[in-house]
Amino acid sequence: MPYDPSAFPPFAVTVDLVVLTVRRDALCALVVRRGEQPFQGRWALPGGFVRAEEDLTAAAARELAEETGLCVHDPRSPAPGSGAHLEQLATYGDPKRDPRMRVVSVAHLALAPDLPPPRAGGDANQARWSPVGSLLSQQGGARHEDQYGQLAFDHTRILADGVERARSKIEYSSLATAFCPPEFTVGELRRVYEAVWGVALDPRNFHRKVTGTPGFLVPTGGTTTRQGGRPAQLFRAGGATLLNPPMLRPEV
Amino acid sequence: MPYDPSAFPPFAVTVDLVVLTVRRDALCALVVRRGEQPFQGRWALPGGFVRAEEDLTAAAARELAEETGLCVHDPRSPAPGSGAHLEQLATYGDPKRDPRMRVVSVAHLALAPDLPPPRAGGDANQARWSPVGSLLSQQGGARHEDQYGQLAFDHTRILADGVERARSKIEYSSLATAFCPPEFTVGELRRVYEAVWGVALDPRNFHRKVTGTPGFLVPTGGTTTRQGGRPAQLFRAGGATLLNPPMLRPEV
DNA sequence: AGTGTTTATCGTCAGGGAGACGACTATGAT
DNA sequence: ATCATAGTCGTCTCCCTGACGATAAACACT
Repeated sequence: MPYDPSAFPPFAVTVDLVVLTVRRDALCALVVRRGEQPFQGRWALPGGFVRAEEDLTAAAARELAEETGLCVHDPRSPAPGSGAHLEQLATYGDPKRDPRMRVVSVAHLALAPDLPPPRAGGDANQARWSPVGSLLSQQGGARHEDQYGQLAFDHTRILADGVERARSKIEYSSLATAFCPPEFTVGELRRVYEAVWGVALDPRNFHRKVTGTPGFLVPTGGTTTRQGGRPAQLFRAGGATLLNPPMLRPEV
Repeated sequence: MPYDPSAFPPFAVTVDLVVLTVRRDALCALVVRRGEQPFQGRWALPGGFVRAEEDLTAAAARELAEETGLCVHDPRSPAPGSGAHLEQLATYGDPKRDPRMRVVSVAHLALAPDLPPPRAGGDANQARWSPVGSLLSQQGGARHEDQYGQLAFDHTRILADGVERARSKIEYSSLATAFCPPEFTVGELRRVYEAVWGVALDPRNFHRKVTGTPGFLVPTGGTTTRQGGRPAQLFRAGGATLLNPPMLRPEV
């Protein structure tokens, strides 16, 4: 059945990525330097157009692989490799968000373990990890020598939404393990929570909570001293994806 | 600055609405009968194209008003009127989800108090409230005289996502009050939770929880016996939007 | 070798919230 | 008058959490 294409206005659809990791005890996001107008030279979230026959999730996974080399964790398999967690975040479609044309951006959130410095890919001529604290506290205008002001477009808002999603989701799910290497210690997992939430947690109570929740962590039998101090047990993420009762985020 | 429109494929962008209410102790969704191909005669979620210069949220609010006459609650004012809660749900963009063309649908979730039977609006020739249980349990094909099989497009999936969002969100927010009239009793609020979750809650513990959470409920001074039995205090929703600690949903 | 530092792990204790449930109250219906 | 219905207040116990003491096992010094 034919359909009148003039019955609806055409849109461009993109995916933008909020890729988060924990580096040196700080929550960091992947940003790329824009090589073209508008916002040329400014930092932005990685992203790109969705292709004509491509699913939204597939487009996000493709962009993620182009920018970081990461594959996406298949939720159905306990893939131990260097996979990342990927989920849809929200969609941003203000008519004026891109001065060139009407663009609707389907933002996705990706959580990755600490990675080597990113390689530039796609149309970005530069890419790096930046602490979300400095990205979100930009009041406008460059304030440090190494900064380039606020993110392009509405990406500050998108990043803030992604960070908030990550902060709340590790409360009641096992998602924090997505920031960890395949095998990790309780202390390393605790430092993830501390970096994402920006608070200090009691090591003893944290240990009791995570080891006492059935299915959350499974011991691999090995130990490590890579954090110094007494050897710590190594764990892998267990099958449980929901944390009940949740991990409680301390007040402010 | 000119931009090459051939650099990206054109998409149609729509908003679809999951409008939920509680009627006769059952969680119900608004569905409309399709008047044209494809899926002519089947039930579907209300929705429509986003206009050329229209924000996504504005488009959703416009569709909601067209289908139900409801205005959207402004989160900044404790509007006592017949407002509804509206929030973005998720975006669905499978290349094959609409056989006519490439359509990306930004689904929104609306929660409304019980309403008179809906009036038909827009291009829908019929509209009604259906219990979500029967809408989601359709295995394909009509099973009751009054049913018309599964929802059109991927709307069953969208509805399921919306219901799940509502179920989890009333745990930790005051959103359940969006299902209630401006003034309501503790028992009426409890029946909302029971309908949305499909469980029975202890009236005494529920009463202690909601009245003991500061800022959740504010007494209006009036009482009512519209539910029978002893007169019950009337409340309005308080300023608190987050419920901490959350209301606990009983196991299964 | 000994001492200090760091991190991991186990234990104890008090307080708060939730589930289970008894008791009482105030309406309308029969 | 009696009953059914719904609302409201209390009590008791259990479990989880937060606070924090104590011990264990590594490494870095001297």
